[in-house]
Amino acid sequence: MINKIASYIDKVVKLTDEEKELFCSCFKEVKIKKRQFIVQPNFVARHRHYVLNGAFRAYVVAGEGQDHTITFAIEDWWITDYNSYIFQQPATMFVVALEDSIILQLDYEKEQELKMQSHKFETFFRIVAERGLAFQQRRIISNLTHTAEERYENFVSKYPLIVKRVPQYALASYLGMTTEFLSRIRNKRVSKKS
Amino acid sequence: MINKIASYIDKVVKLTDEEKELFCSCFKEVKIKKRQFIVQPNFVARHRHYVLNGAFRAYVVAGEGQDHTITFAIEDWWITDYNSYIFQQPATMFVVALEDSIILQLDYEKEQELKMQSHKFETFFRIVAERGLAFQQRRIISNLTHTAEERYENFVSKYPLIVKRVPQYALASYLGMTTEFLSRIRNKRVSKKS
DNA sequence: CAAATTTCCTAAACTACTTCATTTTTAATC
DNA sequence: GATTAAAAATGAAGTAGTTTAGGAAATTTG
Repeated sequence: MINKIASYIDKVVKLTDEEKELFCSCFKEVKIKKRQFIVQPNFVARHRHYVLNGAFRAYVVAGEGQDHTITFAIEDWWITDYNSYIFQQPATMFVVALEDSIILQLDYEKEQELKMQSHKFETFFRIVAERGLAFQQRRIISNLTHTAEERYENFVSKYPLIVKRVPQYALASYLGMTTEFLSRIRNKRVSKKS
Repeated sequence: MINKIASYIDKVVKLTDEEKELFCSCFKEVKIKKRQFIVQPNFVARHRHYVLNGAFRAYVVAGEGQDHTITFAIEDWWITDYNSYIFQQPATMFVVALEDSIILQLDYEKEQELKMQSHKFETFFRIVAERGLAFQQRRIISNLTHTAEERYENFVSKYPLIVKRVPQYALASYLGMTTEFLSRIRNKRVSKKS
């Protein structure tokens, strides 16, 4: 169902049928197995990935080998290493499938062509970038102003679907705490409830 | 010198002389006194501000009245509450002048017109948003992977000019630590050196 | 379905960072 | 240029979150 991407873009900018077709034709549908990587450090991220089906996790590995989750992506989200993709420089992140997944890949050159060909496509990618910017701003604010427990509670109420699908250690490292501490928070919560 | 903005945009997308003139004509030069606010919570951020001269600080005030610096801006940087500006919703941040400053304001409606009028302007704002996104991504990574001391050292080496111009408590809250702790880090550093 | 591997839990010791309270230094204001 | 206010430094005590280590569940794989 590569046409799902058409209905997605159509929510952002109105396209004619020909434009939709052109847009969709630039994407390649790819199946990704659980634990398979779609971005790796030192390689340039050549694609922006739209998740049709499945779940992904982007993370960096710091000095002592602990990894830190930068972002998740499930259905209808985009994922890649943006610092790598935008500037076409070597990536610092891993992006790995958490489940068997299906994605639509848009490669860098094709994206540039789309943006040059049509003002509307340019607008689309501008809006996508702005929303990403706003999202990250909110995350930075949340990290600065909330405790570990509050960050967890906020995340659960905003993204209950993601919480159910990602492993605890990945969520903990996204929220900026250890998996042990998150485990404690969760169990405290359960005992409070009962 | 409203024309400084023209040379700035010209570095990003090449414009004709007429386009430059059109672009510049949308900006309004405004003088801002130290401690004056250009964005305040509950009001919609109606402008995007380009700093010609001076320094600003954007911050949020959390529950207990401590404030958390979201970003700084000095010469050639943009600043506003993006969540408010992009979606034209009430702001959650303060943006205040740290020095007597001169800014170029672009208001929301004019920006929309510019983007509609010309593909090039659309491209310009797309690139600005993408760079902002990449910048914030790097900050999130830094906050997740580094200790307070490392964050400070990194900041000093990347933005030595900003360090000299902003008060310590503001920098501390940007880096996610207390002003007392930053004070200790700094003094430890001095005694190490001697 | 049994073995192997990955994920999660528990608990005690530890530490990076905070809080609070006081003093010193620097900057703003009349 | 003296007075007041704001910012930075310092010390002592407290705490949110980490580390380490061992074992219990749960998932994956053959």
